[in-house]
Amino acid sequence: MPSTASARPPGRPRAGVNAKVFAATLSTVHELGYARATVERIAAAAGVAKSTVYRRWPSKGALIVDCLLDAFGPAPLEGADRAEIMSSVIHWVARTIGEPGVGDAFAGVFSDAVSDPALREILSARLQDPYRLALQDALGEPEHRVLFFIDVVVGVLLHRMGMTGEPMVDSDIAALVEMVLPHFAEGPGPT
Amino acid sequence: MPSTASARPPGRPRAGVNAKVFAATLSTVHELGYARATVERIAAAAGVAKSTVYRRWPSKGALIVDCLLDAFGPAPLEGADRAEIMSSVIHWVARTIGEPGVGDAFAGVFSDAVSDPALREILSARLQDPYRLALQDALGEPEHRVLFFIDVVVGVLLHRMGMTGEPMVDSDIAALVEMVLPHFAEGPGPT
DNA sequence: CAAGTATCGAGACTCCGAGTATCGATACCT
DNA sequence: AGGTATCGATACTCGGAGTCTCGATACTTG
Repeated sequence: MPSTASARPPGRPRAGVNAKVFAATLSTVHELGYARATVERIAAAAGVAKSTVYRRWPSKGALIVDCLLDAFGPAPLEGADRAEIMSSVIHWVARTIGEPGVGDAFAGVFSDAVSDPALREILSARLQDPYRLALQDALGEPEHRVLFFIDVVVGVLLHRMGMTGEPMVDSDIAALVEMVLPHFAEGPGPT
Repeated sequence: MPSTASARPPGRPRAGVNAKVFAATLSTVHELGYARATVERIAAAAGVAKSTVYRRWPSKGALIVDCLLDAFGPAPLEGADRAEIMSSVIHWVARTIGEPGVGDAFAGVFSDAVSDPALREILSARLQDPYRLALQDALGEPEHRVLFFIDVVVGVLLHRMGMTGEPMVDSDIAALVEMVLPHFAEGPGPT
């Protein structure tokens, strides 16, 4: 088994349920949209019972967040300079959001978080904070600048996805890079 | 409760229902959040019956869109040059989204639209298109560039609102203006 | 003033999804 | 083989979106 099996209590172990549920979540969201992707349908697509899903995640939102975390994986932070890092991060986020189901799931859970403080906390702590901290370290930028960077990149991509139902095209992603990089260039930038 | 019989427009039984419902929508969303702001609660806050709301708007999403349209009003497009127009538009959107209830309502209906093509059509046609056309005319930019501008401005502001629950602070709005304006400056810009 | 009419208010109703609870079945570890 | 925790199935509560009916009301017109 390639995964690190830490302390495993006796009893029936967890078969590869999480991976199956993640895949089923994305495909169901992709086929039916976020609202019609009910937990019951996701569970059925994964071949597990709804109660199994709720045993592993406290809410639909938490499931989606973990699913997104799995879909994004580690951020690509290896670059020659800050511009290269930022560019590769933007392309990575755009590419991942463009994968089937990811954009819908992201926009959906993001909207749910608007009126659900508990979900907002999950979203912020489990999804945004790890990438934010890694970016602060890689770019040497203060927290508020990195938060602004994330607002710009993710906000633009999600708005396009939400308004049109389609991921952003390459030419607009290029425009996004060309707009963002000068603003974050080193030197006499704004505080 | 006292039946406040104030100004009555001509026609059959038409009271100033729309305005009362719009105000009740924003205050209810502001107090309870988007998800808890049910149509029943909004109607109660407006002093009307739920059936009255559904007689005037086909869905909760359509009500929110009309409410946002009322909250934003006409775009401020009178400026000396393109930079001034874009700057005033950005500040106007930021200021309006920062008004109580508007940001929550916007982010909420936006998220609903992700998985509801009919609502997405309403949102795009009734809210985005009029402003987009006015901006194309005022800025002399092609459609895809104005759509990108809207994606940037609205996407960033909504992402901040959704992630933090608070509107964007003035210093970050200033940073947004400083990032966007050079990209749309006239001259040897990208196609 | 009276009649006509369209909207309003109240509330019951259906539909559906989130999340909970129960219990027998099962698959893994020791 | 046996112990044990998870799994599957299923029934359940709760709440909101949207529909429908009907009596009440308020406005317009003769």
